[in-house]
Amino acid sequence: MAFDPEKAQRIWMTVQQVPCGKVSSYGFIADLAGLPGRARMVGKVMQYAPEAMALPWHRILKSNGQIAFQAGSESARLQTELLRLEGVEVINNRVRLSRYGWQPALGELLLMEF
DNA sequence: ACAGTGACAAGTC
DNA sequence: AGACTTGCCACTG
Repeated sequence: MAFDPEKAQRIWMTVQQVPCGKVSSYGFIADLAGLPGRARMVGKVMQYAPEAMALPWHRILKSNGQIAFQAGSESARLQTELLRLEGVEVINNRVRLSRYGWQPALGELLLMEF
């Protein structure tokens, strides 16, 4: 693996925190993982995520709520389906962050501190 | 070393 | 609501 395994670990762990029925963004995950401004790295690292980890990758969207994959692609179609199964409305390839965006409580943030 | 690309983001117009 | 620009950083040729 070419990437830094420690950073990847933090990113994956952070993604795991996103609860079912809620969504988050690449930039936000990067921030929580202690990598502000590195949204692109989040997407890169997600590609290498082990299948066994069962990462909720479908809960991660662009900062504007849109699905990151090319509209109409197989991945995008699967992502919208997974989201709808969790009760998240996906209209025209995007989600209303004002409604489904994940707002982690202070306690949750402190909990992942180690 | 260097330029192009990408599961991104924020600012400007 | 677009389109364009800059800032990011890892990866690839």
